[in-house]
Amino acid sequence: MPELPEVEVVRQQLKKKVIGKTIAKVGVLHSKTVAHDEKFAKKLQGRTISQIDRIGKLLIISFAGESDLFLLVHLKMTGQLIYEDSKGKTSGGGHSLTKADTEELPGRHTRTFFTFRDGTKLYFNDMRLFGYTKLATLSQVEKARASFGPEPISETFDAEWFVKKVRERKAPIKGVLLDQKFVAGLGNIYVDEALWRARVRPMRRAHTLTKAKAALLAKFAGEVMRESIKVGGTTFQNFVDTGGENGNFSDYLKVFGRQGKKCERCGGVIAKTRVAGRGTHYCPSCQK
DNA sequence: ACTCTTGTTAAAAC
DNA sequence: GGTTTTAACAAGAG
Repeated sequence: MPELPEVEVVRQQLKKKVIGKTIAKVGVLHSKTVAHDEKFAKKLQGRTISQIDRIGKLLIISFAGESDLFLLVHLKMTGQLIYEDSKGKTSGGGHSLTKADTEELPGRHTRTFFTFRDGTKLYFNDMRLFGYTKLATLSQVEKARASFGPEPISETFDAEWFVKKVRERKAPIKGVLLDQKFVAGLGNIYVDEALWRARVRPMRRAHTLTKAKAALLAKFAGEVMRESIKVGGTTFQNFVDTGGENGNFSDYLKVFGRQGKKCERCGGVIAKTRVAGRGTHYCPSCQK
């Protein structure tokens, strides 16, 4: 489940590997992944990657000398971007990939791929077909950007604004934090982890939070994601980085996937329930 | 055979 | 018009 930290890890790695490279060939193995754009490959051929941005969980790729054509990449649930050098090797050996994908790329779940003039390649794998690699105009990109709220990891994130706004909402705090147009980047894992750090129950209605609790949430939402980026993100099911490697933040999860185990902070038993339509993990003893 | 997994969006209710 | 809830999407794991 790639959330902001995982997408940021991929972005940082891709910046080092493909900026300045020119696309020689594009493979489209599944039409849905490119929004059924029949000219997808043709439009990208000969383009040189100049920039890779991210807003929330969305990657925005720009091309040199082209102001009205962008490539949007969303990993959704099971998307992976795998880089392969000119000898056909992924840096991590691909041992984290599914068997079919490990043996050779393109694999069973490869949906699109890009071959650069220097012989290196970038593969987009996506088992469940929710993700996409699709083209967009400048106005479409601007519209997409405008649909996201501020990111808690940002140095300019306004905690006072957050405290004020979050206390105007009546839904369970978990649902509010998952709302990308309110704040961008949190998904199911980091919401549960941020709530644990702030000692707030996921089902608690947002407007019942004290200002102090809301301020703690603003702080921890950013903190937990920044820490994860430093160690390569979280691999829970499908996420791998561009070298096929797992993320290491899985070792630092305090509640997500730990139902039935002891809370490291208070010794209570971690519970799992459903909040805002999602599997939700929390400690009933120390989260109030 | 059935349930569970989740990021996003559309639709409907309020 | 904004907020909230629910279902749908898809395919694999158990």
